[in-house]
Amino acid sequence: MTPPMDAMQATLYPSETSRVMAVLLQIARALEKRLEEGLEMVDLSVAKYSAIKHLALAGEPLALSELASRMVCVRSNITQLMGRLETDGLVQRVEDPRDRRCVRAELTPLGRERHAAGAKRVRQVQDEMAETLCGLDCAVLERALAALK
Amino acid sequence: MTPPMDAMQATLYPSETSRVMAVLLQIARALEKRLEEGLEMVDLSVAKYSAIKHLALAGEPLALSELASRMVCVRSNITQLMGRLETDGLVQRVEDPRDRRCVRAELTPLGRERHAAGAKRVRQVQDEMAETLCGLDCAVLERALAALK
DNA sequence: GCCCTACTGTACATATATGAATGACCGCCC
DNA sequence: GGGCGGTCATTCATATATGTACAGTAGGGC
Repeated sequence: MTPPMDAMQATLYPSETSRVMAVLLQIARALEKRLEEGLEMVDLSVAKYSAIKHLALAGEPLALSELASRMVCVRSNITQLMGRLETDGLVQRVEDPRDRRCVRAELTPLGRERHAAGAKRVRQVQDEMAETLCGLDCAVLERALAALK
Repeated sequence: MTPPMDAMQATLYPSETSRVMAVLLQIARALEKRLEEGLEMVDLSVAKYSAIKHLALAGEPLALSELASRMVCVRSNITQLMGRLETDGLVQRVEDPRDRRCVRAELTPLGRERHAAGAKRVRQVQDEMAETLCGLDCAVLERALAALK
């Protein structure tokens, strides 16, 4: 589960902007919860799924730094996550003979299977959400996101 | 900082729903980051601000269970957060003579000041966001949120 | 060839969340 | 009035994030 944290969700500053921010944060929270619940059925967390998704997408072992970069998080986070993924048998660390600083993350066969199962669950959640989200204007949202970054 | 976790942010399932979900999650992430940065300037995290905001709103000491309920999180989280808030001198635990199971959280004078400072920062972030978010249709977002819950 | 800088992954401290288990306490029913 | 079930906060284990500090390695400039 991702944190709640409703700094915006209340009624202290009921301007329109405040309300929009609050609703956006709550929607994101609800979406993450759906994803978590879907992935939980195949023994994956959002973090773990994200990692094996990037590895599956890459099609080859990735340096942990590269994985951190693609997951938009710090390296020390990947160090920990890799530990849990190795414990689960989904990923293994492999040395890079060309650069001995490097450790690469490689999907195991089980990891590949699990990724497929997770992807199926994610697609299912998306299907369930389609009707709910179809009223939103994707282009407008994308413009907002671009302005926000 | 709130987790990144981009299960949806990629390109594997580029259906419209998937894209909308990805953008929503990224927008929320960016918003939280702005809030965190704003609150950081007054030595507050989003979690801490949320707690003292609820206490200020309530206008009286709240039982930790009640605070957990209002913050939509579990009690053990509040136990930890209260420890950090007490260390910061923003809040203190007070006993409830009428129910000795109860511990109530009471804002200190410093906590009240800090809440005011945090609220100012949050309003500032909202002002900065107003233009970016004004294109979004609040009513549509609210309908989506209602359907999601 | 050697040194300096930059990059790699990891270890550690910390913040934030969850859930399960525990012990204290309340209120009610008989 | 005594027991019993439910509620309270805390503790513990765990997952997920961050940032700092560190040791090892790579690689370029001299």
